[in-house]
Amino acid sequence: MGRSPCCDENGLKKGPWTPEEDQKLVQYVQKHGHGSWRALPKLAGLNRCGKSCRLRWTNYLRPDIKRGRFSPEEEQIILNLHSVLGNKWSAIASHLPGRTDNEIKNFWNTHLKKRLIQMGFDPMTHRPRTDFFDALQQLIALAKLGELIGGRPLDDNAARQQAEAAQAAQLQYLQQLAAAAAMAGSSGTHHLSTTITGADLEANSLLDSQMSSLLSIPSPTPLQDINGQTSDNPLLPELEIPCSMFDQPIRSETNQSSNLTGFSLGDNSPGSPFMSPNSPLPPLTDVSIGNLVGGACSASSCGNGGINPPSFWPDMLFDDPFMGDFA
DNA sequence: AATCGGATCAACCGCAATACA
DNA sequence: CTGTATTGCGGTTGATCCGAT
Repeated sequence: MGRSPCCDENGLKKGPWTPEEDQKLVQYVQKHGHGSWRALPKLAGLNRCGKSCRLRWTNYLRPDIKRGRFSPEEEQIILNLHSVLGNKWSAIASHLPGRTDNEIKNFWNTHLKKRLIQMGFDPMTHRPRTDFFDALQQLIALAKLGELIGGRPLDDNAARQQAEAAQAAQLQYLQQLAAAAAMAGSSGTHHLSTTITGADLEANSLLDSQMSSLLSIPSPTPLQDINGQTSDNPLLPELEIPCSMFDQPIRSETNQSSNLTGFSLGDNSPGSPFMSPNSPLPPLTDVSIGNLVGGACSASSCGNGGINPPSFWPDMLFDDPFMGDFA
């Protein structure tokens, strides 16, 4: 297999394209098409390599390029497809008319990936992160922060807000740990002490000890639960994991390369990655992220205390850094 | 006003797949 | 069948922007 010559050779220009270069490229392609990218630069009067021209055309100058922000629907599709296809950007792009693989890749790396990480999900597997020690270290740091702030007078508004933020963060980490552990175990409602079964006994005991110390931290201010009621210890009831996160089948590794052929934008048939999260039917039959937070079961059948998964999935992901309706 | 640091995104690099002689 | 040319793809880089200090 040969390698295409590097652009550096023969003093070919690199870097950002000028409007004049763009114009030359557009005019040439519109007139002659792009039969051979290698020959094109010379014919078009461009001091660029063919590779650079092709990239410029496909990622920027093509007439059917859709520019601007990604819509929530597009974001949803990217998330769903990525959970099935992984970093197959061109495959993902082929399902989003007008979007390039480069654009989607950038959007993923700068926005969606960060959001998933922030929520405690592994951006590659779309499952809750199971790196317990990392989470544990942050948990301990937060616990210390909580203790520090908790001791300060509450008439200090800033301190109060910080304490609430720390408390919410503690809650989030506990939920993530519990969720991750429950995912690794069986289905249903779990208490945290069952989490790391079979994984690491040391981690388990460490976690339990940290749990104990965390739960003993006095709450600076009562938090409201999901029904709007205040709780003396808001952490405890929230450790119950809603069934919507576990009752649906999780995508097996063998489904990683699901063939998407046959699905098209707006396809709401079972299995389609384009299925709306608000659909009354299970939105993503083989997509783990949809199962985790998309809410395949209704609020009434979940028995989760009123959480309504079908509607909170996009909100939770895009708006609320502290697990949305859970906190 | 100057500086800094994070976010964004266009563009490049290198590898792999495919086409073709 | 083999070697070369070309194209496609995913990872990474670096210039630029912008808000915070």
